[in-house]
Amino acid sequence: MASRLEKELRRPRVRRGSPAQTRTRLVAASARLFNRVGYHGTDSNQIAREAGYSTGVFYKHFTDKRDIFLAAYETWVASEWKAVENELSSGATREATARRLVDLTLDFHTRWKGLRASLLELVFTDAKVRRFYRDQRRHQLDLMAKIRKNMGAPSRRREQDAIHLYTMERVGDAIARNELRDLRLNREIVVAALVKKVADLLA
Amino acid sequence: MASRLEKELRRPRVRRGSPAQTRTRLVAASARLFNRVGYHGTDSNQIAREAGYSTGVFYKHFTDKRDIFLAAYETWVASEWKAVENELSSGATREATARRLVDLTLDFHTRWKGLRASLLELVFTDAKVRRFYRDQRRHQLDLMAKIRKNMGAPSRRREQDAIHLYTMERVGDAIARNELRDLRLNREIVVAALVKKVADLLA
Amino acid sequence: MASRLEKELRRPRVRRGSPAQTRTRLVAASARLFNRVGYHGTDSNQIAREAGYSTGVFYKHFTDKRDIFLAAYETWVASEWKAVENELSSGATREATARRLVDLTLDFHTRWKGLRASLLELVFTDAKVRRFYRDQRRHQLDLMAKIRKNMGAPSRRREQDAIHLYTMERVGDAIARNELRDLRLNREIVVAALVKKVADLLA
Amino acid sequence: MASRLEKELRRPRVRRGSPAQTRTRLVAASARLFNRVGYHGTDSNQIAREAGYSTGVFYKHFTDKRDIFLAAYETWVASEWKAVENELSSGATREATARRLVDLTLDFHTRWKGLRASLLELVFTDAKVRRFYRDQRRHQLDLMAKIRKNMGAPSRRREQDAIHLYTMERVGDAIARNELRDLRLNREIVVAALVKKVADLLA
DNA sequence: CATGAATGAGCCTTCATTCAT
DNA sequence: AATGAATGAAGGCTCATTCAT
Repeated sequence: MASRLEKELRRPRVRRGSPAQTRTRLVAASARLFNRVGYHGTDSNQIAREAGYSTGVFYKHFTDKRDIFLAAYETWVASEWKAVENELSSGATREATARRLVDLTLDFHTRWKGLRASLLELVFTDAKVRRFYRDQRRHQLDLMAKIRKNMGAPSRRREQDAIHLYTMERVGDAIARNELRDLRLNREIVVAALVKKVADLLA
Repeated sequence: MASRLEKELRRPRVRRGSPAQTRTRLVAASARLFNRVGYHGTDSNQIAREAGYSTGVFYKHFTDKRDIFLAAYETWVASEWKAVENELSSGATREATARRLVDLTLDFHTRWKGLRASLLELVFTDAKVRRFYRDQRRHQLDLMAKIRKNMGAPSRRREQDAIHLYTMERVGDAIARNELRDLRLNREIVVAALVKKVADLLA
Repeated sequence: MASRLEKELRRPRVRRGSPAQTRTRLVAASARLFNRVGYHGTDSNQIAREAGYSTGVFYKHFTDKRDIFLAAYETWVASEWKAVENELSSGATREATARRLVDLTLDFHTRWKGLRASLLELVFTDAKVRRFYRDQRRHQLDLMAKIRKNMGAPSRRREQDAIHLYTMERVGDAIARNELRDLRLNREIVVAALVKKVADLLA
Repeated sequence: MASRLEKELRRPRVRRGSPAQTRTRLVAASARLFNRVGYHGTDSNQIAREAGYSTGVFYKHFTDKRDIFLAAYETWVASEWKAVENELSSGATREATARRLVDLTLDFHTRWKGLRASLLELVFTDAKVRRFYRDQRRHQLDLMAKIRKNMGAPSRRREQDAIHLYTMERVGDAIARNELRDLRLNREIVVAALVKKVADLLA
């Protein structure tokens, strides 16, 4: 029957550094927590503690929970973009690139499935998150057009690209959440189909 | 110690009825609220109030919010199944049926976009919701196989069907949430693509 | 995850009879419940149900929970008095009578230990219960004086009698609650001491 | 959205201090309230308020009401032990010591009669409180044996000691609750009888 | 800057009590 | 007289947020 206080005192603190470091640590901690227990399952005191700071620090860097969520989302997305760009500039064959892009997508969806689940609800609930999310998608579509151009592939309707992205996204989530396994579907077959879709796009 | 005036202003106790009616009203009210403000945006007191009852009734019929959410989800899904089955037994042409099925899907996704947004997060957060959701999907896959059989179409891999469903679902959400409009994409083109996909499935 | 409603519907109802019977059944049911889970652990709906009636009946017979508690207490005490009087008019020897009186006391304390526990708190909390309790004690002291007179024993100070009663009561509770066993004390020795005290009183 | 005025009227946040101080204040406040209105007559919000804090603090220090009750009981009992030990080591005559011990007991029972009333019910209702209570009694019995040994008095059966303690306790409660006065009994006579009992014990 | 004790609005839940049928 | 659905005040508890140190 340990009191709240006792529980809180247990975890030791580590810290110190520039404000930027503090902020970075907070964002990383929040991403971890959101991803593990969801947006509504995380509280701001926890975030600070998980980052190795005390309660108050949180509000020195963020106005509220939504704010840090957005920051975490931004960080996550930026790292995904970077990985995708690295891959595209690697000069591999179309097949290999398609395979790598699918792998990257699945990897991200798996790693951040909790954050994604929260995101999907927040996009509905919160206008600011919605705007952010939409801008994100726009960049994605722009990038796809650019990629195709760079690879000398014929241009396509943006609508087709959108459907493609939605499919990738939803199937990526399904795989990340083990939905396929639960439905006794063969993951390899699904992944192969995705790779084929991507390769066709680059053709 | 409410004054006489206060007592008279109180909603009169008219709403008498069977427990089943009450339960139904509560479920309907919760569906409306979840859909409007999301799962985390409502509470059991509001739900009772929205249904025209006082606080206490809620717990006479449900153990908690999750419980009524599942009931609302179940009701929603059941009505969707029914609509789909009605459509399929209508004996229309393949093209017309495909069109109607897409319309139905979009209609449901639009009508219940809030409930769906909450669902997506709860599927991550809550094991019971997850189970329910998965069973749902299984039924969908079974139904698809059956439909194709009835229509004399060649059987396909279940994996292909799953990808199809995921695409329909995600694009349906996108349309329901006005994502296409925000991205300045042409809705008609996207819908036409979906109809074609469904028609191909029935071929 | 059975809802409240389901739980309540489970238990079938039995009833009908004169108002007096209804009242008696309610009192008996409340005594059972108070004794089992304490005053604060019992709710009025439960009492009616335990008696085989519906919720509303309760307030047709009693103004509130305190009211029925007093009725239950009264009934219990009346039956105890009756048993004591029966014993005293049996014409047994002093030793045998003492033994029987102690047995009676222990029996009552054991049978009603839950009701007694609640009583002790209510005597503090509730003025009406307190008054009832005090009157009770007065009767006890009067009876003791009368008994001694009937048995030709010398009269004693009422203060001595009071101390005696308090001792009997507290030790009776201790035995009823298994405190002696928990303290690894020998119950027989304690009971013998009580018998001796009573016998001395009758001498 | 509290107005400026409301904010200014709010109790200023002065009460800063160590968690230990806060805890101590909460325990003291709860003891006061339990004693005044009984365990079931208070709630955690009131306790915090009485201690000069807001709602939330309570749960930072205690898991629930039972938890703080136990803490209050513990504190009370500890102070009683200390007083008794002080008295015993004072080297007064047997008569004087007996008198002082009875005074102490009556004083404690009077000061804490509300807490005691709640305790008696909780001992029935709550297993943890029961355990605590029993351990308490064991210590009492051990102490009595030790005292007698120290004073060179002949050893007695633990059962006799238990009966003695029960008598002291119950009569102490009766005096604290003014039961004697209500029964028109002479308090002095009763107290004298208790003193005699204690003195006999030390002989 | 960081700390962490304190705040209090607000949701969750129960239960004594009422009243239309 | 009995029924039982409905009521709503009152606690229980959490957590985003503030602020004195």
